[in-house]
Amino acid sequence: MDANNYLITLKENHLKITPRRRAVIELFLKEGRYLGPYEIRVILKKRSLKVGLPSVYRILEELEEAGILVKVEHKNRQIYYGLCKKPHQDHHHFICRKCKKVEEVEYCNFTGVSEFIEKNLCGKVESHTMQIEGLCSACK
Amino acid sequence: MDANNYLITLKENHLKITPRRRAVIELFLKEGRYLGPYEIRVILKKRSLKVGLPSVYRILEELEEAGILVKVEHKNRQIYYGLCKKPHQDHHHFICRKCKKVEEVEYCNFTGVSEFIEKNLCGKVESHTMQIEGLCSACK
DNA sequence: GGTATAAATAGAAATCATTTCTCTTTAACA
DNA sequence: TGTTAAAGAGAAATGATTTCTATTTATACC
Repeated sequence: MDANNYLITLKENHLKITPRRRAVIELFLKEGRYLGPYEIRVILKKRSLKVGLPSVYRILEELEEAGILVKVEHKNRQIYYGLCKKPHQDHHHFICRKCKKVEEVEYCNFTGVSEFIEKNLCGKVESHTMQIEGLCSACK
Repeated sequence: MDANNYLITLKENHLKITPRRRAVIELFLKEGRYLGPYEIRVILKKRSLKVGLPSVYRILEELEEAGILVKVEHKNRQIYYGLCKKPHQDHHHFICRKCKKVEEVEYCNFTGVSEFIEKNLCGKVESHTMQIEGLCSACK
């Protein structure tokens, strides 16, 4: 998936294609890892694109809402996002704890857990989030 | 599992059994739902046990480290904890979005995902976290 | 039971990531 | 090209969480 696909997704979500949004998407494509707001601002500034930190936060939020980015939970409890290459599918992400690479895991066998809960706890499962960590092929 | 078991766990983790730690554990046992630091402080104060907010944060952290509590991810990004009734086992927690009840899910079929990642991404899976949300038997 | 000691707690203060606000600029439509 | 609602800048506020220091207390040992 290249940048243009994401720009189409912006359109679909009634988000204007602006230099800043485009730059953020391209940054994620280029880096291939999860990034935080401050870091994003610094990198873009190096490339002569000034962005206010509040704008970065807002852009990241909008891109997440559009399914372009996914939140990454970090021990330090700060906000990080990774690029989501296959939106609208039942999948998860594998995060390398060393190089921060985010990879799609096009697999989800959640039905077992779901059935277990419905049978044993008599609850209604509505959603689940999963974060898988480890070492990517290059780092292991 | 009653309070005494948790107190033994404190000992095992070289944590002293103090009135505040005991009170926090008993509060989780009584409430059966996830709780935040501020809320905990308010409830304990009502019961004439004054606790400083920094102490609450520290106690919660220690209890999590001892495996007595588990962190609950919340949309508002604040810290919440739930009681973990079966420590040291491969299990997850089912959280009711309405009443905040936390239930043990003594089931985990993670091997499928793990194998998928090792085979397709050539990565080494080290850990995973999962949060399952929905409505409990009483709320659905 | 009394005491020494390291651990635990209180309370004030600091931190700092995130959000809010207001004004200015701009993308996208006709 | 002009219009307009959306997007962005920058300053300022917010408030959850953490840090720091002085005081208290649980516990091990006698």
